[in-house]
Amino acid sequence: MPPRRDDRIILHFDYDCFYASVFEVENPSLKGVPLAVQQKQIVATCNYEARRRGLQKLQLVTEAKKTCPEVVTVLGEDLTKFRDASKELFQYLRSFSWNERVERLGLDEVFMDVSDIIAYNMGLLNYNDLRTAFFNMSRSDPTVGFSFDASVPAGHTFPEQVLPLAEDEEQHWSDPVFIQLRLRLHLASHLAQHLRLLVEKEKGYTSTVGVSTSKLLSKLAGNVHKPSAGTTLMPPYADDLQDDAGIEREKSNVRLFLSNYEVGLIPGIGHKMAHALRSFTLGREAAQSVELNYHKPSESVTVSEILKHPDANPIAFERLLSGHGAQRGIGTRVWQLLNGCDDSDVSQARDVPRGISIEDSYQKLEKLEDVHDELLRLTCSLVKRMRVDLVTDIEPRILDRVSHQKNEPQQRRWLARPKTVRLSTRDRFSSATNTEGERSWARTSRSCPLPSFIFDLGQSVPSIAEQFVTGTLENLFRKLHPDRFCLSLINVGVTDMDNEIDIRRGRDISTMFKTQNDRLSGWRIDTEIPQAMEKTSINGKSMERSDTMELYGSEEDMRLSQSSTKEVESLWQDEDEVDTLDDVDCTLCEAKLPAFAMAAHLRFHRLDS
DNA sequence: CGGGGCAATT
DNA sequence: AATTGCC
Ligand SMILES: Nc1ccn([C@H]2C[C@H](O)[C@@H](COP(=O)(O)OP(=O)(O)OP(=O)(O)O)O2)c(=O)n1
Ligand SMILES: [Mn+2]
Repeated sequence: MPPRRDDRIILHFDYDCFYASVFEVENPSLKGVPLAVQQKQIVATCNYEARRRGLQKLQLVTEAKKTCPEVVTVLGEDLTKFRDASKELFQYLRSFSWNERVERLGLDEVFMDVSDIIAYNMGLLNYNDLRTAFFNMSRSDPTVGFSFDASVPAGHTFPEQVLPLAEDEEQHWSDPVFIQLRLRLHLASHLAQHLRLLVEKEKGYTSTVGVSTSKLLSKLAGNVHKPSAGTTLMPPYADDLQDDAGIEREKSNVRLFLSNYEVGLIPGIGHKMAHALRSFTLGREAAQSVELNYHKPSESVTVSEILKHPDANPIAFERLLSGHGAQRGIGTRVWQLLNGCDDSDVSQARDVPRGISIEDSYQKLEKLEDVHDELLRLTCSLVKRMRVDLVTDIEPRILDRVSHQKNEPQQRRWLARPKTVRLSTRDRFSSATNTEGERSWARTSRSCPLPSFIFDLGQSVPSIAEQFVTGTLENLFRKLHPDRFCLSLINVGVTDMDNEIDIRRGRDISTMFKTQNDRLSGWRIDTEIPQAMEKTSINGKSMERSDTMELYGSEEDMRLSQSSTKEVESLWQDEDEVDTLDDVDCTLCEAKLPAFAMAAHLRFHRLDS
């Protein structure tokens, strides 16, 4: 049995019917009516009023209208609005984090590792008066927070029945592990509820929140009660619980929770692996659902049914699942997931995405001329998005001085430079692999280095796009389709983001890594705080500060120690103040110039086209 | 005739 | 370059 480590507390937020909610926030009169967000011929999502009337997510529009003729449909093919709303909500939630371990999954889900906040508040908890507790959301300002009843969790729980802590005292207070985990989950459920209601009140979005000790369990817990609610997975989490006399006690709620889950609903187990696991369990090929709505397999197999199989073990899973692009160690990973174990970290927020791509789909695209036009369209929006997402408006000081001298308009600067461009297409009649009747979904792609004129901020978007299409993309396209083609999809993307900071000269890269690692080890210490504080709080002592926190001179130092690359960059600029004579890099080419020459150099670029 | 887009892995 | 996974 894989070991559990339940020392973390993780919240999972999932905004309700996200795309639909964006439209409702924008236009509240849509709130009462059944609303479907349409992308081409599919209902990407629909609001809960529509679901009440039988609509489903990812349904064909024709079916949806059959089910509910009154449905109002809005077009959601342009994701800009959703991306913007997603960013805003993400930034809002992130502002409550102390450790920056806040991870976005897709546009509408956010994981938050709040172990440190919970540990801090465990330390402040008065065990003799759980019912009138105060939750501190700031370490520096003790008035920021909310009152709550720590003897019960907020919102829903799994299982549903929970006695207030004070009332089953004799049964549980003697078990420090149990009581400590339970109290932490109580606190976390109140924090989750508080944040969920704040997001609703301040931003207008309802969401579902799950509370547990891993990404896996918090996400699944949230699913139990769906629109606008919170659910906490209650302890005990460990199984084979025995007391000193060796008498078995309650069964693990994790196991109780997972055992009847359909395997395909476990995040991390997609269609392919779910099918393999079903077939493995049944001893034969599991029935395949060729439905559009492949959420429900025509033959469902639960977690407990799989684990009952005599050959269910990590080695067998590895053999079963490895091969098709799955990672090594997938057998162990899946085995752990099915047993409710997930030690994956909530990653720190990236300030910049790893890649950006734009795509569109078509009934058919056969003429080279049309392809050119579409490439141009896609490239224009790609370049625009790059300029929004990858360019900082905040002037680095060193350039600021230059533009000041020359009375230049505000300079903008690339936060990151993708190194590669990739063109992918989907051809309807691709020669490959199609058993008759089935469509080909196979994409093919070609990539090459991204030319640097893409980064020229002085040139207009359409002019860059035209240059890019004729000079780069059409070459890639000829590689993909030397002769006839009939495309149903084109995707243009840039990848291999290189943080601008990484390619800044002067200092060498190893120096930079060292700097970053120093900062990283800063918050690695931070992650140990919960442990240290838990121990002391079990003993009934209340601490104002953990010893490890003394490593930081102040809250401000703390923030710096977890700094994003943006902040790192600003640190460097401070250093640059000292040795002003260092050359700086041109943002448009590889040139290295004295700072005072940069403005003229940039004008040279503008004339360059 | 099922959309648009991200990340990890090999 | 292709697969798989996630939303
Ligand atoms: N295969 C998918 C899955 C999701 N989405 C989009 C539409 C959703 O609005 C958004 C979030 O996905 P969810 O699965 O969380 O669905 P919703 O938020 O719409 O609904 P729910 O209330 O069930 O969370 O991502 C999509 O376009 N295609
Ligand atoms: Mn959602």
